[in-house]
Amino acid sequence: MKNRENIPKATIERLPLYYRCLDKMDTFEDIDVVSSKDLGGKLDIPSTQVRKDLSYYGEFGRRGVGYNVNELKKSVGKILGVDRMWPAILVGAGNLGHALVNYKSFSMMGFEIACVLDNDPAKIGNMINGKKVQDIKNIDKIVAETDIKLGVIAVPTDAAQVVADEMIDSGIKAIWNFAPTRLRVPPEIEVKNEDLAVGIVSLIYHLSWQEEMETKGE
Amino acid sequence: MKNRENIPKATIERLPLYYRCLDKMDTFEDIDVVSSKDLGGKLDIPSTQVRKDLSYYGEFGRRGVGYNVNELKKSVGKILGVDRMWPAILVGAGNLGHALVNYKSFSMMGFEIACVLDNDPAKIGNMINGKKVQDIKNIDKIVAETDIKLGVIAVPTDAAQVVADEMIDSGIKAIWNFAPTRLRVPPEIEVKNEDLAVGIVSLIYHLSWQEEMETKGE
DNA sequence: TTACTGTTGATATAAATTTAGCAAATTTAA
DNA sequence: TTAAATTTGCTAAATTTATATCAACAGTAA
Ligand SMILES: NC(=O)c1ccc[n+]([C@@H]2O[C@H](COP(=O)([O-])OP(=O)(O)OC[C@H]3O[C@@H](n4cnc5c(N)ncnc54)[C@H](O)[C@@H]3O)[C@@H](O)[C@H]2O)c1
Ligand SMILES: NC(=O)c1ccc[n+]([C@@H]2O[C@H](COP(=O)([O-])OP(=O)(O)OC[C@H]3O[C@@H](n4cnc5c(N)ncnc54)[C@H](O)[C@@H]3O)[C@@H](O)[C@H]2O)c1
Repeated sequence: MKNRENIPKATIERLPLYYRCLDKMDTFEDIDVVSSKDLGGKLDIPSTQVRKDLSYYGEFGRRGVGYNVNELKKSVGKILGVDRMWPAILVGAGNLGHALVNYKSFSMMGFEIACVLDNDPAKIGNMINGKKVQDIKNIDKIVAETDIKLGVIAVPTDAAQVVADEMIDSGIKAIWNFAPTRLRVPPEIEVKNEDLAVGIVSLIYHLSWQEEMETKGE
Repeated sequence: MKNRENIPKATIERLPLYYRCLDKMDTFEDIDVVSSKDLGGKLDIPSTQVRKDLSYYGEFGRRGVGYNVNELKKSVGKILGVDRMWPAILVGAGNLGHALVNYKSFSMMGFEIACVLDNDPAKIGNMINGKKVQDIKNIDKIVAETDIKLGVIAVPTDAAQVVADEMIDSGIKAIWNFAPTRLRVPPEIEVKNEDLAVGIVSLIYHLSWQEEMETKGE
């Protein structure tokens, strides 16, 4: 395996796609062997890219044959760390928080929201998907007791930095942030910003341009 | 302006960040002029990158001075197409659908969910954020009458392709897809996949590696 | 005026990422 | 056995994207 540091970020973001696809083939489609061409075909990724991505981590295929689906799934799962469950705390039992907590398919990716926290007395004590919403004041105790490393921020933008600080103080090591703001965190804390507006705006950008072209053409 | 085709995808995804930041400065912070260094600083983007991104579309700053916040905001808004509202239909009034429909801040990015559709009789007729959930059967009529171009897919994976086909048949031109699957669409249809699992798995990947390193170190 | 600091935008350079090409390995079929 | 067809994984090339450099310009203060 190459030095883990200089593996392209884009490669790491394609691995979960391979993983999900392999799981589907393995579990539901009864496919034993797959070529890089077929796997890439399902995901609109060139076969050369698939092979290159995998080659950063080792040799998983057999020349002239392809990849064993079940084996490759396990290998990729191990590379990603999804061969075990990673419990998380989620802060912000609002609209988005509810959706995330109720979502079943995360478990397939090794992710599980184990605790839900909020600061609104009207929400504390409520049940969401079998979990009782707890007071954010207890975050230190909760994180210490459960040894959870992952935090999800689903609070309004204004509260995101405060919540991030509380998470880090409590011992959280990695943050999945849905608030549209950059968090200031120490360098050892990993942050992934899930900025949904970027997605829709890039669609609007193309649509808007398309429409402008059409207008010109007339 | 350069040929719009060969502007980096990454640039287009940074523009919404600039836009939101400029809007905040303009509306709430009463800042008139900003340098690429300051703007980049707020977003963890190098000033050279900010200037390069903007330079694809023209000259917006004054040497020795910086950028007029309000002017640049308007220019970037126009580039992105968010200087007008883009109404959308959303299909799938479930957990995620609810969150998206209730989310207020999309409007600032020119995005608005105008209609909500579902195929579950138990959901049709319900109100979400002042909008009545409509029967997916009426999609053709709805899209034709409203001339909506944007569709949001928030249905289970299994139903995503069917819904995409229905959208395209009805006249939808661009699809924001939350289902974790690749949609097969004609080339003229724009699709943006919002695959949340990728985000959390890339966090797990880092966390998992970190933990492995620590274990080794002991 | 003049020197000094700060800033843009263009061009040049460097780095990262993707794509192509091909030898080696494997299977299939003649 | 041998030839043809596949398919991997390595290396090299091409492409894309990011970063550095610097002349031109603008403001400020001596
Ligand atoms: N809803 C969406 O579809 C959507 C889309 C994109 C981004 N987001 C972002 O996700 C975040 C949450 O959005 P939402 O729509 O769920 O908001 P929401 O208002 O529905 O929920 C926010 C929750 O956070 C809680 N909260 C506020 N301050 C807190 C604090 N200091 N400590 C603990 N809990 C606190 C509130 O009590 C509330 O329950 C926001 O940052 C939003 O910008 C949401
Ligand atoms: N909830 C989350 O946090 C989350 C996270 C990541 C991805 N997703 C994805 O988003 C999608 C929606 O997730 P969810 O949790 O809201 O699911 P959900 O089950 O809560 O809601 C799905 C809705 O779609 C409707 N529906 C099903 N088939 C339909 C059809 N053919 N036409 C019209 N409506 C139909 C259902 O009636 C239901 O209201 C899924 O693809 C899921 O994988 C959700």
